[in-house]
Amino acid sequence: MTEYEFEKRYFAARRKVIEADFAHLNPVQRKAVLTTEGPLLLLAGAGSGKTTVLINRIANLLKYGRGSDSFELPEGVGHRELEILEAGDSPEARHLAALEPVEPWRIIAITFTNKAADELKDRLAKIIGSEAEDVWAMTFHSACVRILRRDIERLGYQKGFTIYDTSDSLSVIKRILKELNLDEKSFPPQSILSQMGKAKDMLISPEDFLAKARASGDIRRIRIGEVYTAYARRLRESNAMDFDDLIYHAVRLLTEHEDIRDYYQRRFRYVLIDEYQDTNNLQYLLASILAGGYENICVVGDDDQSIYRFRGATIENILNFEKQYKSAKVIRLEQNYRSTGHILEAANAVISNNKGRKGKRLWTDKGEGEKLTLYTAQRESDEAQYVAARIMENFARGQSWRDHAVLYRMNAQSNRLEYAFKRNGIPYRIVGGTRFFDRAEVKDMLAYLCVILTPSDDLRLTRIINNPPRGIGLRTVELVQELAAEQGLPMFEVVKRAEEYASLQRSAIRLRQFANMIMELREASEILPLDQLYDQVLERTGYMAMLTEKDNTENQARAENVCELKSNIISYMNDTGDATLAGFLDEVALYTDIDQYDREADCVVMMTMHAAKGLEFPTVFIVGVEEGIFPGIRSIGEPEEMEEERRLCYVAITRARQKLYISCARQRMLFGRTTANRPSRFLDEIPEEHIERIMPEPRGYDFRVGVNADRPSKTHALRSISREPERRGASDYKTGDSVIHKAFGEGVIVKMTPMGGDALIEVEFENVGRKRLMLRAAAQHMTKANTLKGD
DNA sequence: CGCACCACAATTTTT
DNA sequence: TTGTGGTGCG
Repeated sequence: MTEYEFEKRYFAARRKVIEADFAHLNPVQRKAVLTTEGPLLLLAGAGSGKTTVLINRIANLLKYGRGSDSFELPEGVGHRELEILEAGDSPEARHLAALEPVEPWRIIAITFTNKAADELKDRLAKIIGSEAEDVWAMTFHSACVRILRRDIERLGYQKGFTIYDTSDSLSVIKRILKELNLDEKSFPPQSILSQMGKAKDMLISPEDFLAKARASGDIRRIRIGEVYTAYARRLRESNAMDFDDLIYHAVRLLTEHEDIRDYYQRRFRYVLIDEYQDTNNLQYLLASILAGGYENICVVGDDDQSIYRFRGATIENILNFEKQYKSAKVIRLEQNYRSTGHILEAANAVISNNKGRKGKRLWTDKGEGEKLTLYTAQRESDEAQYVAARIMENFARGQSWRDHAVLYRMNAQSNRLEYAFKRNGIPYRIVGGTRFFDRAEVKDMLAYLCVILTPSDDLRLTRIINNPPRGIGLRTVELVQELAAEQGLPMFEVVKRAEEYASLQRSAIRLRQFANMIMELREASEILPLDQLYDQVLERTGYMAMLTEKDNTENQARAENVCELKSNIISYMNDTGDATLAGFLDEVALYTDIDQYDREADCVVMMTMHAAKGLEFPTVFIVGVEEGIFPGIRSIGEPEEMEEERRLCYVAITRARQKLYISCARQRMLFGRTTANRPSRFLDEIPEEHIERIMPEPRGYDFRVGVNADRPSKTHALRSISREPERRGASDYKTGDSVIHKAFGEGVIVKMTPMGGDALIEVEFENVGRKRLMLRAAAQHMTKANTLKGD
C-alpha cells in the first residue's frame, strides 16, 4: 500500500466512523454536520430540521473536532489504527476519529431570540451533557453585553452600565426634544429612535452624522443629528446603553482595539449564526469580526423567511455570503419534515413569484395530505365564527385546543376572534401584544430595583419617585432635574440633600424620606437574598399597599404580575449559582420573553404571522387574507415590500403540519370603517388543485339578517352580559372554590390560569369529570357553593 | 397634584 | 373600534 493509498483509506474510514454517529440524520443534514471547516452557508428551508443540524454540528465539533472534514494525518498512526477505524464503530475507533476535539468555549452560536438560544442550550445539554454549558449559545445582544462588560472601560463607559429598553430610550428622546424646543409632531420620537438606529447600523457616530447633515444643509437632518448627539451624551452620562448601542459599541470596541479583537478571534474557532437572513449590517459586522480568526463561520438561514426588513434586517447578508467568502460552501436543506404535500406545494408556488432568491424547493415524503381550505366569509364575524366552528369540530374529534393556531397580519384583527372564542367557550391565548416586561407595574418594580442597585439611574428614579404617589409632584421633579444638571450631579444626590436647596424647601421632607427609603433598601440589598429583597421593596415602597387598597380586577391583575415577577426572580436564583441583583437586571433587560408563562395550558394560540415564525401546529388558520390587509395597504405598489409580504405568506403557510385553512371576508370592519376588500393576490398564486373552496352556508343568520340582527342587538347583548356583571362575577372565584354549574353540576376549581383579562379554569366536577372553561363565560352559568370555611 | 375627558392615530417587533 | 396622550378642571 502506498502512502497515498493509506491516507485515502484512513480518511475515508475516519469519516465513516463519524458518519455512523450521525446516522439518524438524512444525508444532506449529515453533510452539513460534518462540514466543519471554512465558511458554510446553510440554506435551511422551513421545517427542514435546521436546529437539529445546528446542534449536531456543535456535538460533532466537541466530539471529533475537525476529524470529519480534514485531510490531516495525526502523528504516529499506522496500519493498526487504520484497521480499528475500518472495523467501524467502537470506542477505540471513535477515539481515533477525533482530531483535536474543540473545547466548548471555543464555539459561539448566536441567535436572535432568547427562546432560540434557550432551545439550543437545552437540546445541546441533552445530547452532550454539562459540557454544553461552556458553549456560548446566546443572542446577539447578550453576547455583546458579555463582551462589553469585560472591556467597556476602554470606550469610556463604566463596567456597571445599565441597559435601556425602547421606552426608556423614547423618554430620553422626548426630554431632549423638549430641551431643544422641538415639536414631537414634526419629530416623532419613534422615528428619531429608528433613524439613530439606522445611523448606528451604518456605524455612523453622532459627530459624523451631524457633520454630514451640516454639509448637506438639510435642516431637518441637522436637528436630528443634534438630538442624536444629545442622546448619546445623555446615555453616556447615565452610563446607559440602548439595545442598538450594545451591538454598536461592541463592534466599535472590537474594531478599534486590536488586542481585544485578537483575543476573541483567537478564542472563537467556530462561529455559528442562526437566522442569518434577519441580521442587519451591525450584526453582520460583528459576526465577521468574531469569525475573523479562523473563518470557520457557519450561517444558517432561509432567504425566503426574511420578514424583518422593516427593522433593519438586510436580506443581502445572506444573498452575498458567497461573495464575502469566496471559499464558502453552500448546502441546501430542502426536505421538509413538517407539512404534507398540498401545503408545501402551495408554499412553493407562492414564494416562486419572488425575484431575488437563492432558489430552493421544499419537498416531503409525507404524502399529499389534505387540500387547503379557502373560506370566503361575508364579514369578519362570520369568518371568526367559521374558525371557531372548525376548532370545536376538531376538539370534538379528540384534538387538543393547542393543536390550533390562528394567524393574522396585525394584532388589531385578534378582537373578532377573541369574541367568537369567548362566545363558544374556546380557551385561547394571545401571543404578543403587551408583553409582560412592558407592563407598567412590572417596569415600576424593575425601576425600583435599578435605583437600588444604581441610585444615579436618573431615568428610573424619575419613573418611581412619585409612584406610588408620595406627594412629589412634577414641578418638584423638574426642579431636582434642573439642580442636578446645574451641578453635574445625579438626581439622587440632590434628592438626598434636598434641605440644602432653597427651591426644594417645600418638598424637602418627602424627598428626604424617599432617599432614606432607597438607602435602606440599598443596605438590605447587600444582605438579603434577592427574593426577600423584592418582598421588602414591595412592602417598603407602599407599592403592594397601593394595589391592594383599591380592589378591582385591574389591580388584581397588576398584583398578579408583580407576584409573577417574583417567581421570575426565584427561577433566576435557582438557575444561577451566583445570583446578584445586577445579574438579574441584566438578564431581565434582555429577556422580554415570558412565553413559558403558561405554555402547558391547553389553548388555541392566536398571534401575528411574524410571531409565528419558527413555530408549527397541526392545524393553522390564516385569516384576513385580503388585498389591503395581507398584503398590507402600504406594500401595494412597492415591489420590495410586496416581496416581503410574500415571504411572510410563505412563513405563515409553512407553519401548518396537516391542515391549513385560509379565509377572507367580502366585507370587513377595521378601525371603525367598513371596507370591501378583494381576496388577496397570494390566493391567486396558489394553484387551484391544492385548494378546496367553501362559501358561507346559507343559514339562519347569513349576511342579510346578520347585518341587521347580529350587529346592534347581538353584539350589544354580548357586551352588556360579558363585560359588566361578568367581570365582577369572574373576579370572585379562586382556586379551590366549590361551584355549582348549571350544566355540569357541582365541582371544585382546581386550577386557574390568567389569560388576558380572563382566566382559564379547570373544574373537577363530581358527575362529569374535569372540564376546562373560560372563567368569564363560565361565571354566567355558575354560582359559588357554600364552602365550609366561609372566609 | 390627581383625575376625567377629548382628540387623534392606526402594520409587522426582538433586544 | 381601540388605546394613548395631552389638556383642563376640581
